[in-house]
This record gives sequence, C-alpha cells and structure tokens, in this order.
Amino acid sequence: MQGTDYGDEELQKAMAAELRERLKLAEKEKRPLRVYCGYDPTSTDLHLGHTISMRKLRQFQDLGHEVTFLIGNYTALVGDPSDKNKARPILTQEQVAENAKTYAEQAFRVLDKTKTKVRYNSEWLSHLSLVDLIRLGQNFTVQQFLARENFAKRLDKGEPIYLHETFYALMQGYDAAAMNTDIQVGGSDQLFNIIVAGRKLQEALGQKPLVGIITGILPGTDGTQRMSKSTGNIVPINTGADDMFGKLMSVPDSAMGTYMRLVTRFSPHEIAQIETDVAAGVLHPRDAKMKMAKEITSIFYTDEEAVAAQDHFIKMFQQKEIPDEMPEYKLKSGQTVVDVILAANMAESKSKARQLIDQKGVRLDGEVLERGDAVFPHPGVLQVGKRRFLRVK
RNA sequence: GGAGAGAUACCGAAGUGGCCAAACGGGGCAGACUGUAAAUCUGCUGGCUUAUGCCUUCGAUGGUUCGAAUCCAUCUCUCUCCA
Repeated sequence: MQGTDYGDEELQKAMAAELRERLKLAEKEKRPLRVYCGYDPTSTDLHLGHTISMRKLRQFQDLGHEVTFLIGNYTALVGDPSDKNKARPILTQEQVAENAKTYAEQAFRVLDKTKTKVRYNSEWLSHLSLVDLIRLGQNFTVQQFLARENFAKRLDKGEPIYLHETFYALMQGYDAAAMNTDIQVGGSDQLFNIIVAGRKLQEALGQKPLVGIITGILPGTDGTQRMSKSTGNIVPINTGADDMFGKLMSVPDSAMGTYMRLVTRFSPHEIAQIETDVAAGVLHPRDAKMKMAKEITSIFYTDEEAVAAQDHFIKMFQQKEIPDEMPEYKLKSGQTVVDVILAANMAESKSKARQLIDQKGVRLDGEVLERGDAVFPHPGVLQVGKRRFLRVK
C-alpha cells in the first residue's frame, strides 16, 4: 500500500483488508487477480504522472496477476471532469484515435509487454443502448454527484455543469464491470469513479466489488499543479534521457519528496535518509535532486543512458560548456545577425529577435552581440537565450 | 417559453468616443542573483521599421463620426436564473 493516498484512513484500512481477502481468495481459486487501470488518450504523450499507476500495475504483473492496460478511447470522448474546475473541450473520434496510437508502446517502458493485455473501452461502451445507460443511471442519485467537490465548486460559482459530464463516472464504472475487475488502480482524483461508481455498478450487476488502489498525484515541473499536458508542466516519458534528466532538475526542491515517493524505486528508508541529510546540510539539495533525476531517468532508459544524461547536464549547465551537438547553419553573405536568428528559427519574428538582442540574450562564441542590424561577424557558436544553440558556418 | 448577463491580446480581467497596440494579474521570454531549483529584482511580451513612423487587432458584418474596443443596426456564439 506504499505511495497510496486515500485521503481517508478508514477507507484505506477497508481497502487494505479487502485486498488481503481478495488475494487469499485468488489463491484458493488458483487464478490471478484481474487488475486494470484506464488511461484516456487526451493527448499523444504519456508522462511521468501516468507512470505511478503503471508501476503499480507492474508490481501486480510481477506477482503473476493479470494486468490490463485499458485505453479509454470512448471515455475520452466525454472527458473526465474529475481534475477540472471547467468542462473539458470535446475531442473527436479522430483526435482520440490519433492520440491512442502510441499509448501502449509508450506504456511498455514500464509494463511487461508479454504479460499485458491492451484493451479499448469502446469495445463494450459503444454497444450500450440508451436503455442500458438508463439502467446504469438508476444506481446513482444526483445528490451523490453534487456532493463531489469539483461539481460543488462549480455549482457554487455559477459555472455550468453539463449533463454529459455525469456520464463519465458511469462509463468508467461500467469498464470495471465489463472486465469483471478485481482491482482497479487510479490516482486520488479517481476516488469517486473507482470507489463509488465502479464498486456500485459491479454490485448492481452481481459482481464482487473491486478493490481500489488509489495512488498519490504527482505535481508537474512547476511543483504545484498536477502534472498535465494542458498546464504544460509535464515530463514526457518518450522525451529522451537528456531531456528527462534536465526537466527533472528543474522541478522545485519543494516537490522532491513527492517525486521520490511516487516515481522512484527508493525505499521509504532511503528517502527519509536523503531528506534528513538535506535538512542537516550534509547533502546539497542539488545533489539530492541529481540522485533523484538519475534514478527516475534510469527507470525509463538504461543505466548507461541515465549516467550519460547526468554527465551531459553537469557539463552543460554547471560547467557551462556548450553542447556537443547542435543544429548547424550555413551563413550566406550579407546576412545580418537578425537574419540568421530568424532563418535558423531561433526566434518567431524580427521584433522578437531584436528584443533578444536588446536584452543581451544573444551571444556569439560567448561574446554578447549588441547590434542586430550588423552583418553577422564571423562563423562560430551562436547562443540565443539559455538553451538555444546554433553552429554557424 | 420567459428574464437577464456576456464575447477584449496565450489565459484571467479593466477599459464605455480621441491621451488605446489597449490598465492590472497570471503565464511566457530575456537579464541579474543562483544549484539551468525556488524566491527575489529588472526589462520585454501583435507585426514591420527604427525611430518620435506605418500596418493589423478588442465575436462577425454594415453604419454614425474628422475620429470607435467604446455609439447604432443586424447577425453569430456563450452562460445564468425562472418555468
């Protein structure tokens, strides 16, 4: 039950007890438990936030249970209202299909491909009739939905709550029933969908209600808001070792603890050690974060790649060396500094390029360039801002 | 069906005839400081030019006016409440 977050001790105890009981039952019946977690393809990239539940799935997988990676291609059409104080924009079937394309492949960075069932919830949701939906709806009251924090808030503010948003929980609950689920994994924002909707529908359909494994929510690179594509604070898992390492280093110190707890393989003891060392001044927070970044990077890439990413980071940012690889540009005669910046796509417009120059953000071989309208002085390494490099030949 | 509110730049939000390329906040970018952290400070944040200029922009289209984001008309879209 490590890394879980039920927000309620009673619930956690109940779930722990049910889990034990379910494990025993499985053993007696000599069958693996059916475990799943659903992922709505609302964007093309899976990110670190998704991997928390994926790693829980992996644990079950390693213990020999049957794990389903469910792609919510049908639920994505509705949009989960759970993490929003606003209605989601509606996605089209085409957008969802496009986003879902590489979801499973990305997931196999964590899950064991040979042991994972990949399913789409359109498989059963698309066949429900209106009557079926009505029957599902009979298990819930409007009050239950209005009591949910995110709906209550919107109601309070006089913001719209669309009827279709209430379908989401029913759909997800039906997923659980359709797969005769023993265990469902999900973030704490899914509490209602899992514990209320899923269990209730299973009972109504004569199944044993599932055990919910509720994980904590990972903040994004800004350290406060939950990691989400729409807030632009994600660490994608397909981003490359160097970039992942760099993004992890930019996470504020205040979020380090959460990151270590939720996405590293460090034991609670190791984490506690790191935290006391940092607090005592024995360990520099930067070094602690590097440790964290290397650990996380090595989960998704090889150890060698993680080490290389760390070296790269140290060289580039601590020792301020220029990167080994960068795009190249062939200088044409008569081009000004601004021309080059624009031609190499290092600024959106001439105005922006001029601004960067005015702000002393443009360097050639380390020398600040003062004039944008001057002819480009000589070939060399052009640096625009902190991160953009160009080898001008 | 009835009553009301609204549509402003990336987002939120002021502006209700000229001083509006449009306050303020957030975000973003750049610089300083640093641990490429956070916090803080400074500047920038439509485009073109480099000058005290021009062009495009305040839901859409027309109109009034020397002059409109601001007034009028029509339209489109959105939300809230009552039934």
